[in-house]
This record gives sequence, structure tokens and C-alpha cells, in this order.
Amino acid sequence: MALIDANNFYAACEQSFDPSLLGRPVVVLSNNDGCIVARNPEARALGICMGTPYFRIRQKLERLKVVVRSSNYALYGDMSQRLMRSLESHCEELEIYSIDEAFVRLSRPCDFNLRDWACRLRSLVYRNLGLPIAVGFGANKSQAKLANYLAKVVPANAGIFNFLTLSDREKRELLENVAVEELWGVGPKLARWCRSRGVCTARQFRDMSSGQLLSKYGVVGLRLQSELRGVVCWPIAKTAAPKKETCVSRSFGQPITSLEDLQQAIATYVVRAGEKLRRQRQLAGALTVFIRTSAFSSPFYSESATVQFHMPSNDTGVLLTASIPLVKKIFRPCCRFTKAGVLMHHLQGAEHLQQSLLLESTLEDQKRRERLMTAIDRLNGRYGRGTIGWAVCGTESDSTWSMRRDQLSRAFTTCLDDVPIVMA
DNA sequence: TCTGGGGTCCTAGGACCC
DNA sequence: TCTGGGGTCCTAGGACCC
Repeated sequence: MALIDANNFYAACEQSFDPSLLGRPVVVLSNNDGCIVARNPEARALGICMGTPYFRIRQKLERLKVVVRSSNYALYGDMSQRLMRSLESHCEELEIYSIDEAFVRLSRPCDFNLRDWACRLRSLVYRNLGLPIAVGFGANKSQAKLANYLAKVVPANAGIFNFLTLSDREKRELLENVAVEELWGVGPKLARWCRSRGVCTARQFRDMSSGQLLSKYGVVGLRLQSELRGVVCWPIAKTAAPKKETCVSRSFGQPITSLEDLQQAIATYVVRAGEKLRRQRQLAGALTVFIRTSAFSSPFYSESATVQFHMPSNDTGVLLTASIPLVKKIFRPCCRFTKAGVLMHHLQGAEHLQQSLLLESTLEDQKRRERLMTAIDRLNGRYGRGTIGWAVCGTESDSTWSMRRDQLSRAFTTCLDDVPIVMA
């Protein structure tokens, strides 16, 4: 099994389409230009940390001449698809784990040279997409994750590391040099608990008492430990499990104080959520709206309201009708709202819809609405989002709340007007 | 002034059943 | 004095991931 991921994925995507950034420090910001979420090695070398709020570090970045980019998910999402397609054609099974990484399974003879295979794959991906990748081999997901980490942090490994070929003694020595918090699945809480018991390295974690781990961290901790010992606890999932919930939420570019603006923002998120549901071929059984003020200033206010549907739906009209009264219900005047969102839950496959005895709409009505939604999705897909909009969302130009993206690069791969032009 | 977004899994505890 | 046993389902909250 192998874990393959792109190094500094967002920053690498930016550099791939703007060669003038090569060799320069680059950081990418989260939505709303909030925090640093990606850094290339040059930026890392300057001591810029992940998660730092942008406003705190802005002047330093300017002084150090660091290139700053807003998140461009149209670009990263499309580059991700290209990367996954490329990986898929070189292995037997692929599980997409996140936007920039995948677990893969290879069936090769025992004497097959995995390193050569990984080398060729790295060159190919770099040539076609301009993205550097790292490849880690292990007996299971946790080991592959660890191998991938070592492929990246040890320069001599040059982006490839194989845990499978190590002897027991070599494994032991290697794990002795990995801090416990670097293990996949060990977060800050568990790491603190481990360290307080003198378990500071991956080797000590692997060899610690399973009973202690079970009592503190349940079966999840135990599985992680078993995988480090070589057992497979999390097999590769070839097909993605259907989602159980889907959320659309954003921080606002400026705080919202009026009910009208808040309703407009929520309506915009509901429309996005409807699109997601239809793309996933799912229906929502319930919808929650949540709003909140800044967690960094008082008084803090956070509230949510939920509605259950008589009949699960992914019809934007139904979702909007249900959500707007909820906003009114939880809105408080004099609050400066900084974030809101909608959560779709009790999701079920669109193909198994239980009809309701209580609803007046006929099956024919529902079919007509489905065709309407499909038509809207197609038009927006073909001519750009917002080609067919919903009046309740307002327009982009009159929204004061849409998120800040002051340093957005272009949609190089998904918008014809933004395709780079190379002068011969 | 300004601090991301979108998920999953697990467990404990409450409500309820017979 | 003593107040059952065994189960399901749901939700909230915690922890983790990228």
C-alpha cells in the first residue's frame, strides 16, 4: 500500500501556473484571507507558521517579499482531479483521501522495484501538472502515512520512502526518531497525554500498554497502535461512502448586522448546498441553519435552528422556503455576525425516496421540479455559476458580506477567459 | 478591523422499550 | 435496608483529519 500526496499542494498549484513564483517564498491564505494554510519550502524557511492569522503577519510578509495568494478552490479542485486521474492510471486501487492525497494499492511481483516505479510516477506528475509529489510505502495506511512523512522530511529520501523493506531493527531505530505527535491520528490532546506518561516517540507509542491506550483513547488508539505493529485495521475503500451530512459555511468579509443581509447570505449557502446534494445524488432529511458572532470578542452569541422535512429533498426551492424562517427565528438585533452556515443532515440516496401521505404535491409535480433543478444546474455548469440565480440571494454586487479574496489568482484551468496564453 | 471550511468516527449518557 | 436486566436508538460533544 502507498500514500501519495502533493507537497505544499495549494502553493504548488499557484506556482505551476505562474513560473515567476518559482524560487520565491509563497503562502496561500484560507477563505476570507483569514489564516496561512499553505507555504512552499522557501516560505517555511523564513519561519512562517501554519495557521497564523494573516492580519498579524501581513507586514512581516511584505518586508520579506513573500508572495501571498487568496484561496482559489476552482483551481485546486480541478488540479486535484487531474492528479487523481493520473494516479488512477498507474495503480490497481485508489482511495482519494483528501484534495491532495490518495491511498493506493499495487499488485506487483515480490521483486518489483517500487522505488523505480515511484520515481517514474513523480517525473510524470511533475511534467504533466507541475506538482511535486511524495510517495510512502507501508503495510497499511498508518505505515504508508509515516513513510510518506519520512519521504518528505528527510532530504536524502528525495520524496520516496519504503517502510516495507526495513528489518525489525531498522524499523525500531526509525520509529525511535519520530516524535509521537507526528503519527497520523495522534492530535494535541493524545500527544500531551502520551508525553505525560513518558511516551514521546513513535517507537514508545507502538510498544506501550494497549490496555492503557484503550482506556484513554478507545478503539481508535488501539487500531493505530496495531497498524504500527503491522496489522491492517483500515483497508482501502475503493468507492467513497455516501456522505452523512453536508455543510456550507463561510465567514463574512464584513460583519453582518441586518436580518436582510443575513437571510441573503444564508440563502446563498442553501443554494450551494442544494447543488452539492444533487451532485452527490442525495436528499436531505433535515436542515440546520447556524449563525454566530466573533469568538474573539464579547458578547459571544451562537445559535442554530433545525427543520425536519416531511419528505427528504434536494430541491433548492424547498430548502430555501424551509431555511428563511429559521434565520428570522435565531437572529438577534445588535449582534455583529461574522460567520453562518447551513448543514444538511439525515442524507439519503436520491433513488430511494419514500413518498409522504401528507404532502399535496404529486409525483408528476416532483418530476417537473427535478427537471427544473437539472436544467438550472446544467446552465450554471455550462455558462458559469450564477447564470441562473435565486432572487432571495441578492446579487454579488450588492453583498457587503461576501468573503475577502484580495489576492486571488485566475481560474486557469476551469474558465476559458482565464486560460494562460503563451506567446511563442 | 482582521483569526477557515468541511468532514468522520467514537463514546457517554439519556430516553425509551419489554 | 433493599428499587432488575438487557437492549435499542438518538444526540451532544470530543477528538481527529486535511
